[in-house]
Amino acid sequence: MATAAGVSYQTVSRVINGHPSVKPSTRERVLAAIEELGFRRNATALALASGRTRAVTVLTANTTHHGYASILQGIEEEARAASYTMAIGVLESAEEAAVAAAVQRAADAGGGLIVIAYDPAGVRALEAVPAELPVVGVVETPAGRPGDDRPWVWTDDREAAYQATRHLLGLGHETVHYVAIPSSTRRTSARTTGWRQALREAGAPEPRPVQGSWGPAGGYAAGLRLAEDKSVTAILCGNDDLALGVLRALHETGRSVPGEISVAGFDDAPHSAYLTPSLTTVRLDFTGLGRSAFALLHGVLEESARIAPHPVSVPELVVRESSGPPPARD
Amino acid sequence: MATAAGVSYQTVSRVINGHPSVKPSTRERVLAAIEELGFRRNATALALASGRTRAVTVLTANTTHHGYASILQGIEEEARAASYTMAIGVLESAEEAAVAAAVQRAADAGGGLIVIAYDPAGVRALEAVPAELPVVGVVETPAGRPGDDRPWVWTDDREAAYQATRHLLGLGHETVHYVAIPSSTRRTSARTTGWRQALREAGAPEPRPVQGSWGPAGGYAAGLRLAEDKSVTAILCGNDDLALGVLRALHETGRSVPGEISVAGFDDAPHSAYLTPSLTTVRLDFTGLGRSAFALLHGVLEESARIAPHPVSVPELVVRESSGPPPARD
DNA sequence: TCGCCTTGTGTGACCGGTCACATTCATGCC
DNA sequence: GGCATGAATGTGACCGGTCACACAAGGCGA
Repeated sequence: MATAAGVSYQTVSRVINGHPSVKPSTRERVLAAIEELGFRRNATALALASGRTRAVTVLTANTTHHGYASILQGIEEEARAASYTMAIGVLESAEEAAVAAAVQRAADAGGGLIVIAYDPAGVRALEAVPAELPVVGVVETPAGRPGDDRPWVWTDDREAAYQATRHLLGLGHETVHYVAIPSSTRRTSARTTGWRQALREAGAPEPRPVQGSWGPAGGYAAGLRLAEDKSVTAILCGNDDLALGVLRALHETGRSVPGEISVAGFDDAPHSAYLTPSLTTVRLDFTGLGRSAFALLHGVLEESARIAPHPVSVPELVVRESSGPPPARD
Repeated sequence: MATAAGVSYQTVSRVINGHPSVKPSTRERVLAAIEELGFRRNATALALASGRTRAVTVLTANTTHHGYASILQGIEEEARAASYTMAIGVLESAEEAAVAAAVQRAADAGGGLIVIAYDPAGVRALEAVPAELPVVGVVETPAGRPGDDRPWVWTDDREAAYQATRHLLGLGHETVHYVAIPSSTRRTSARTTGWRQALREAGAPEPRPVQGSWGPAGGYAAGLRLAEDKSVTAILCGNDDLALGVLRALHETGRSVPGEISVAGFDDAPHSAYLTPSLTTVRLDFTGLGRSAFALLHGVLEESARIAPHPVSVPELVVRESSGPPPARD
């Protein structure tokens, strides 16, 4: 213990915490001892005594899909900058008991919570978090659960889908079909809403959305179905992985993209620019979203941390090869 | 406190820890009180008093690339099953001081450490971990640092590269060019070794490996270079993202795959099966690798946890559309 | 010269648990 | 009946810090 090396015992604590009333000479001596002994204060003891943990646990159903992974990355960056520890708890199922158990574990870890509520498991988890725990939700749409005044962050999915749909309509397509990602709730997702809104404004027919999954396999299945319908000339996909599957299905069924059918994705995943054809998509700033989520939580946890305003970043349409004008009419 | 509700104070601890000598009636009473008050023992206090943390920190330079992300997923699965908490510390740079700081933070968190040493930052971090800390390394090759007897896990990259190269040679290609991922050290990577070994055994010429990066952009640049060389008929890439970039470059330069040039990747990323052409690659079980890493650490941390043998999973060649026989000779 | 305020430092309680030991009580044996 | 024995429970110290307060020394005005 630095006590022996230096002089006292509590004084060490004062030096470390930068307490003003320590004689400069004493401070010097203590600092020297700390340096020499390579002393580091025990984080566990600190947490127990002070109550502050400087830790954040992220609850999420997925860690690998582009959006999720980028959010995690953003949270980690910001957490590291604030000397916070980031733990991850994966929600393996949306089943009530499993979610409750995961939330319990996260609560036990102390510190703050960030829940990614893009799917039923995440939504349930967010609901299951006890009211007294500091938590920030990353949600699909701000039109969230009524009466819940917890802080949250989101991307403007509606606007993004709206832009992508208008882009396709602007190219001359009669209408745009939509392959949806699973919705976080039973309600219509923001992406679906934006797509529908654009169609309505243009007076275009509103086909039924095709239900997809999160990965390319779902897109592939949806693509095969849509390929059967010869009237389809434009497809918007709920994310780039779905779009990848759709592209593959169209290729296998001999439909050319964008010659016969245009395809647009969602999220601008890293590989989308390198596909053949490269994918038209809407870029969303998930990393920034993660950063905002942490900043918000940080503000809740420490009043010293000014609650940074979290500007909802504007989605950016990225036009590439996979979208073009529809084939000339017969 | 359950003390008041029940009877004693230490007895609660006994009940929770399943100590044998507690009268059944007392146990009942305490359990009832725990249930009623929703009592959960404080993880921080537990860690402080007992010294055991039930936490693992993973140090990694990346969280989003397929291999890294899958390893993290595997660790998390296993950690959750063992009621461990998983924290992630990202190594932002390979710079000495930055790495040291990251290791310090991880050490402060208590518990065990897993370091993904696939890159210079990771390798440095593994070296910087103090000897007394329980740590497992996920390394590129077992021919690691001499004199270091720490547990580690790895995939048989050499064998995987060997298989892929033999596959291409077996199709009739004169030789196989290689686009490398950055090596974790200055030494030749295991993948490069396996590739070279296959070439040698076949008596094929050994072209210089083309240096790539981790992402598709590097593959694209490498692909443009290789496309200039009309003698190139087969390209092995250090990972599937590089292969994606190569495919794109070949497409843009008008070379057909696999008609003129065959391409093979590495890792079998989720999207590789859906590319056009779908990608021949070598599947590696990164998730299993992550699970093994945790199991190994668990064994180090608690003698009760039997150190599961970690079979180095056999890489599996997945042949798809991107590889085929070379074009007929002139 | 006394009292008071300020500055610097030490002391004891506490955070919420675990651990080693002491204590109480019932039981079985000689 | 006395005593060793084991089961069931309580007590005090401790993990490594923080916090509130007590206390000693020095400077200054009255």
